[in-house]
This record gives sequence, C-alpha cells and structure tokens, in this order.
Amino acid sequence: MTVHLYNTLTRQKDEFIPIAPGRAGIYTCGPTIYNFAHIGNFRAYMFEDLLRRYLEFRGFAVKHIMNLTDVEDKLIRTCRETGESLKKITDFYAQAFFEDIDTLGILRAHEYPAATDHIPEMVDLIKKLRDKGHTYEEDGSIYFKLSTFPGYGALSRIQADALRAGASGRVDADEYEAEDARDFALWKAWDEEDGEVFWETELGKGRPGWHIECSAMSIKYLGPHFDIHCGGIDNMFPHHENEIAQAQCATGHPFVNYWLHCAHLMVDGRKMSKSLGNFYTLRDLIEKGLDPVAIRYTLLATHYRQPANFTFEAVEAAAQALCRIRDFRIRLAELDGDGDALADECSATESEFTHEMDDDLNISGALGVVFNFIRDVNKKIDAGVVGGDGAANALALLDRLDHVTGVFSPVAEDDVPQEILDQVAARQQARRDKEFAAADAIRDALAEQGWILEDTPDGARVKRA
RNA sequence: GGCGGCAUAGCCAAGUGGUAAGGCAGAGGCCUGCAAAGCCUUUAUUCCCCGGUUCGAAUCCGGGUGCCGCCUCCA
Repeated sequence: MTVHLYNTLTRQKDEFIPIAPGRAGIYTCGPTIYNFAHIGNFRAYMFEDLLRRYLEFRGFAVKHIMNLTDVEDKLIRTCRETGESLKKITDFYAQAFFEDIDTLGILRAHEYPAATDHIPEMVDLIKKLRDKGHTYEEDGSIYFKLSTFPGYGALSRIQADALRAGASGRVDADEYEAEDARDFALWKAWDEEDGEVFWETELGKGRPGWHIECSAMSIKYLGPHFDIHCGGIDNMFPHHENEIAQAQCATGHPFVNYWLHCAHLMVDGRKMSKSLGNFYTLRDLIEKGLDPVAIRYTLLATHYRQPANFTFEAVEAAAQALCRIRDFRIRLAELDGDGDALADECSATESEFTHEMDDDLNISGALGVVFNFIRDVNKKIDAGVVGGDGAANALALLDRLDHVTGVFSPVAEDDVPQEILDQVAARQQARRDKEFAAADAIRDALAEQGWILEDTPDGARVKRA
C-alpha cells in the first residue's frame, strides 16, 4: 500500500506520487496575522501538521511552507482603527501565532514567508502576466483577465458563467472597478484609506492583491510545479482557483498536483460565532484550564474532510484517553525480566496503523488500532507474560507513532518531591500495620496535593493528577 | 437562486454493498484491606425520515428534513 490522498482536483483518492522521488513539497495557506487565531483555524493547521508528520513517517523528505498574510484589507482596517503601524500589529500576532502552534505541538513549517517580504516577487509575477496579456489596468489597479484562462474553475468545478455579476443577487456589480465582476485584483492602487500601507513599485503606488502572494511565494520556495497545496475548504474558491490561474498563466507550467482541503470545525453543533458565544481562541481554552494535548487530540481525532464538532465533553474524553495512554506507558516502564517480546503485536499494530493512515490519513481508524494494541498488551501484562524486551518494544512503537500523532509521548517526568515520597512511605507502613484508616487518610491527603497513589503488586506508584 | 459537504449510541467518532471499529461516559463482575489502574461482560437488532435497486444497503438511486460551506480577500 502506498499513501493515498483525496485530491480536490480529481474528487477521488489518488495515490501520492511525488514529482521528485522521496520528496514532498507542501504549501499551506497560513493565517492573516491581525488577531489571535481561533480553534477552527487550528483545526486546519493540525490537519496539515498530521499530513506533514505522516509523510515524514513514510520516509518522505518534506518541505513545508506556510505563508503569513501580513497585508490585506482587514489588517489595514485594524491599522486605521487602532492607529498602530502595520508592522507593529503583524509582529505581535505573528508572535502569538507561533506561541499557539508550539502550545499545540504543531511542528514548525520550514519557512514562514510573509507577504510584505515578497513584494518584488509578486511584482515580477504580475509583470509576467501583464507581458503575456492576462491583465488590464483600471484606475491604477491591475486585474487578472479571467477570460484569458480557459481552465478556470477546474478545481472548484464552478462554471465561470455562473459567476456572472449579479446572478446571485448578492454581488453588487457597482462595487467592482473590474471589467467583469469575476476578475480579481493583482495589484491595488493606493487610496487614502490605505494610509501608510503602500509600496512604490514599477506597477505604481499600491499594494498586492490577496491571491498573488500565495502564487509568488509558493513558486519561490517550492518551484513552479510542486506536490501538495492545502487549505480550508472555504479557500477552494476563489482563492485557490485564482492561485492556479495566476501561476499557470505566468509560468506556463502545471502548478500543483494534489489539492487537499480541510472541512470546518463547529462548536456544540453550531457554527462558531461570537454572537452564539461559542467562539474560542486557543488562549480562551487554555484559560479555562483545558490541557493543550487534549485539545490537540480533539482537533486531530476527526478525519480532516469530515465536519468536526468541538465540545468540552469531547476534550474531557480526550483527556481521559490520554490518561489511558499515559498509564499504559507507566505500566510498561515498570516491567523488566524475561518474557514475551511482543514482536507480533508491535509489527501488526504498526502495519495496521500505516494501512489506515495510507487511506487519506484515516486518523480515527489509526487511533482505534493503537487502542486495540493497548488493550491486548494490558491483558498480557495482567497475565504476567510480558518481559523487559516486550515493554521496550511497545514503548518504542508508541514513540514511532508519536511522531505521527503527537499524542503518545510520555508526560514530562517531573521528579516526585521528597515530602511526597515520605508520605507514600508512611502510608506503606500504615498498610503493613493494617492501619487502613490512617493509610486512606494519607492517600486522601496526597490527592489534595495533586498526586494520585495507586497500589501495584510491586508497591505503590504515585503520579500527577 | 446556483454549487458542494455532512447526518452512525448520552458525547466524540471510524466504517462507502455482506451483516455496526475505537475513545469517553453509564451498568454489572474479577482483582484490591478499600480504592485506583487493568481485565471481562454489557449499553445502536440498527446507522435523520420515506420510497426504490439488490439474495443482501449505514453504505447505491430518487424524494424529503436538518446542519454546515462556497458563490465579495472567512481555516
């Protein structure tokens, strides 16, 4: 079996065949850094993280590029409203973004190109389009002339005719300076609402349109033709469609082989919105005391093309599932001596896990495989047949699979304080003396201090609550 | 109005023609001084509703209902 991915271009699961053997170039649409990202945003970044991690697990050398949109209408409006400079705002929220993805254990992309650092690349791309007759100018702005690209709509399967201005009753053609409402801006001429936000270029005084940054930066870092482009389903049209038009018309090459789109996240069965009171940034959830790893698990555990429902109950369930994994690791770590090496169980689990993930990243199925493994091995541990080799093999397997999921890693081993150990010893003495009331009192006291005490055949074990 | 997606137990969620994974929660049991952890049993005769195709459908087709997305720079 090889990796298969659902490709929006073909509307089916296609075998992943990279352009360069053993390598995978991935471009993912990143955040507009004008406020804190919400958990819906992070679901998309989590999916992209899983994709990147899994391809690495499968032996591909992945190059992952994520852009930062740091010039755009909403940002300029924020500048106007707050009086802050563009750079001050974007620096602040870029920093917050990186803190958030670190909190969630999302691996850093290899590059985070920012739009404003790539104005020359965008200008070059627009000039190429202009030279080839794909653009026209209107009041100092430059537009892409959609009628020059017959392939438009291949990704979203939207008929260009259906987009005619006013057909939906929602498009007010008067707002468009473009000749045709379907055309989109490559370069926007400065107007006074833009304030200090402008660049003096060969194209005039102004700023880039939104779509051009992704074409310019993906081409710069991954080449004119690369493997995978990801984003939220809402970016499929028009953003990704426009990217294709720009890139293919400018370079003359096919642009991207696999387009992957992530479904949206709902909260409590409703779309997330501030007016419903179910809109959360990651920081909101952390403040409520939720465990970041449990949040990671929750965002990860639903297949990426499935609309997911985020609930606090689900995060609690995830936290309990993580406890199960943690306790399993603790049991394994305590084993030594001769016994079953678990060779069959480990290899079967890894192979089934891989089989599930090869099928368009079926993480739910893959997690099910791991929990079946945990149950089966627990059974063997109960039977007393697992030896040190088996434990080491099982832990090594979890570590390998943790590279994919990021939720199987051991909890940070903080040393148990001596005073806690003293209380554990005192309880053990009380138990030996059959003074169970005293022993229970000590156990309760430990619980209040945040430590769970469990008796095992080999003695007491303490762990953080 | 046009296009697209989704609907599986109390909650989260796999499964896309062959008789319902997994996690959490609940119930009973084993183990334990008691717990915890672990294990066992159990919890959807049924997969939004109504028809149809088929020997057989959660899975395919038609119709309906609900939710969600795109159709103006929202993951």
